[in-house]
Amino acid sequence: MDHHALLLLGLLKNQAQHGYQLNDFIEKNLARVTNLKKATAYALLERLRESGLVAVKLEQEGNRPPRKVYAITQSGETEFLNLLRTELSSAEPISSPESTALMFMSELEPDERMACLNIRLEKLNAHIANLENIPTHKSAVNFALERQVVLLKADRNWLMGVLER
Amino acid sequence: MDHHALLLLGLLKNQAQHGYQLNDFIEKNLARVTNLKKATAYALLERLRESGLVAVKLEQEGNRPPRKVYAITQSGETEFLNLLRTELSSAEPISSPESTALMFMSELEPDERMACLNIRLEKLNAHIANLENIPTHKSAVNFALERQVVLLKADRNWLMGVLER
DNA sequence: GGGCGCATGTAATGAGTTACATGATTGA
DNA sequence: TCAATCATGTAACTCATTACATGCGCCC
Repeated sequence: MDHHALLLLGLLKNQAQHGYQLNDFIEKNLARVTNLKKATAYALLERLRESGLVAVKLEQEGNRPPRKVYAITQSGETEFLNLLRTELSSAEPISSPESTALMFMSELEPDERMACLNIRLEKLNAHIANLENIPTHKSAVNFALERQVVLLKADRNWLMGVLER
Repeated sequence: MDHHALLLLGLLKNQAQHGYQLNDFIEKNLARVTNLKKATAYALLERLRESGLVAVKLEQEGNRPPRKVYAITQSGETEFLNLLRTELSSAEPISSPESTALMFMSELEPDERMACLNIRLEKLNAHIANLENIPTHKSAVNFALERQVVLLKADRNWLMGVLER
């Protein structure tokens, strides 16, 4: 949850926004860097408000659905920096889920195993190509994307090595 | 959850066991490859039983607490193979959580940013050293560990590159 | 007799997901 | 007029986590 809070606070720090706007931005620009879903974001915004990290103002244009415009508060800014520091300084062991399957690889017949791993390889390559096709982005997102590519490539190269054994 | 089920089914496929035994094995040998916790494992075993993927037999030695010995069923074996195939063939984009912070790096003062990233670097190195110190393991776990190391190193190298900018 | 190991869980809580609900406006 | 977009969410559900409960056996 922390990284989700960090994301919302970070976006709100640059500019006060309403939920739809945030979700829209995330979906269109950050889909590859986060997996925060809409319902989750709405709920989280509400929780952030309860904790006093953001403040809401209602806005209405004509007869359109009213907007809840969220702005970061003073304590929100502080919390943002704290979260940022801890997350930047942290290094969690990466991605157990995918690794679990690797432990049991040998339970499949060699040819089937190869087939699965080849599919995996294709997907990795597709992901990489996909990320590299994005025209270099606004600088902020770039680091995250860059890291993604680096990790995906390392994964792919390792996988290719495994396939040769 | 799928990878947790895969893990338990995989372990039970090799040998029928009771919950304590599974948890013990996981804690002692697989802590670095999975993050399945005890309470979760017990609950999951129960769910697997409800779905008919495993069967339970009660055992009692003397006056000691009775054991629920879980054995994989026929449909459990099938499900295991299905899960294994899908997970082996899958390639999810890696680890968004940590990447989120990277997007907002620039919100910190340069020296503080460097400090955080250096802490991160130390932790990565510690993780790597830790994994490499393990005497080469039973072959099954090895692939998972190997991949971990590869990814951690890629992450570290990338981070070192970033630190130079 | 006191603590550790064995062996099971439950309870409370919280985060996240998918699918659905609502209702107005705008553009083809 | 019909679909998409704007804008909010709720409901039902699943998974996971932490902390705690229970009670016997074994060894020092």
